[in-house]
Amino acid sequence: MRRPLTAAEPARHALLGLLLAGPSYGYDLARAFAPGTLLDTIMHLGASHLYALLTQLERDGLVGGQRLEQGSRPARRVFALTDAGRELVQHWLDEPVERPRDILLDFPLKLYLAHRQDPARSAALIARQRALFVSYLETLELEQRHDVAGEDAAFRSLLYDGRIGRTRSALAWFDGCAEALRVTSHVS
Amino acid sequence: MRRPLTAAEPARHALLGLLLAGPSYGYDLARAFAPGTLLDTIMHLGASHLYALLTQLERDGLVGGQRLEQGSRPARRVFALTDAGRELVQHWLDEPVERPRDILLDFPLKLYLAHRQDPARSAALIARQRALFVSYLETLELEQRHDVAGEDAAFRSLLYDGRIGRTRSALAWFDGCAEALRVTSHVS
DNA sequence: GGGATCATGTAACAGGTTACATGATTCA
DNA sequence: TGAATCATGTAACCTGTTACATGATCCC
Repeated sequence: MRRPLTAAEPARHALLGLLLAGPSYGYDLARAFAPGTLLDTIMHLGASHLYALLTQLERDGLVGGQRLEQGSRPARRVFALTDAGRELVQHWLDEPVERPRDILLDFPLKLYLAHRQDPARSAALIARQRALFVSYLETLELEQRHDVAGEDAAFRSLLYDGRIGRTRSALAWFDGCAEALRVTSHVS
Repeated sequence: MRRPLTAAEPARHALLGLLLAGPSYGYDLARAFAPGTLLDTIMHLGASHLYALLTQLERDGLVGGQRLEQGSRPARRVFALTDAGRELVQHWLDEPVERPRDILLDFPLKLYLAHRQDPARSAALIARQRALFVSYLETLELEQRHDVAGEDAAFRSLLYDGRIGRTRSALAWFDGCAEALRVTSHVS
């Protein structure tokens, strides 16, 4: 899997994350993205797109599909995580996001799916994410101090202010998340 | 111009914005995105991509290209804003971004290019952006209060906390921008 | 009978991005 | 001579995304 160019990459991870709860099929997975659901508020994913992504995941050996004939109803294609897929998604769930921009989409996704699987997992994710951003904050503040001269110095400093403010805001939010998810032991 | 699917849309706007300073050509515009420059810190844009975008802009009637033969050096293709292009970019510069995520890329770009053209323009942009986010903040707080029941209520509330925190952080940053750019009447 | 639900797929479009191609000039 | 600068371009690749197609069943 390459760099996340658009929302399709988070979507793939989300599908793998949902499959952690057990094998499932397209139509059922689509329910998790129905209008009004939590996943839909995080990211939209249309049914046809979802099927296309499932096909990709199978092609990449991350899920295994199996046709399940049902007498009356149309046949289902039930997908289950392969070992590779499980390993990948577990690793993804435990890894904090590097780029602050991914706090908007990837991180909430991880947090939700991690917590769904095991509250302890989400707590660990928050802790790691927090640590990463603390060190990122230090880097930013250092860079800002070392970048006072040259072209567009005032503007550069402003950009740093923005990044620093966002990082601080994220850190405060992480603390809120940690507390809220500690109290509520289950999400739903 | 459609929805910004990736970074190419901001890049197009950036090119138009640079052309506000007068006609220019690919190689020269590429200098503005050279490693270490301010634009490069906001967004990367490779030379070949830049040429492709210029071709698009010409096709769309936003810039007019004119071949300028130079005796010794290779010929330049000098681009100038058309009326449509100028109108579009002026409008873009004056319009605040709607989605908070665009504070990362689009807004700094607008701010820089607006200030480059006229400090008063950037001040007006900040004021409008601020007003928009103040009302967005109110909406968020209202929605959060009205969305206390149902599935995943705790998690939903957390997501709101994040958005609210980011919005507050952005508002504080806007104030800093306004002040910094008021004092420094020129960017460079 | 007819709308909602169940269930899946794919062909085609659209757009971003880059690897690579070209070739002259300047200057150390 | 050979590296850096000047200057442009495009064909191909890759990927995301969606419009549309199909058809059975359930239940009012």
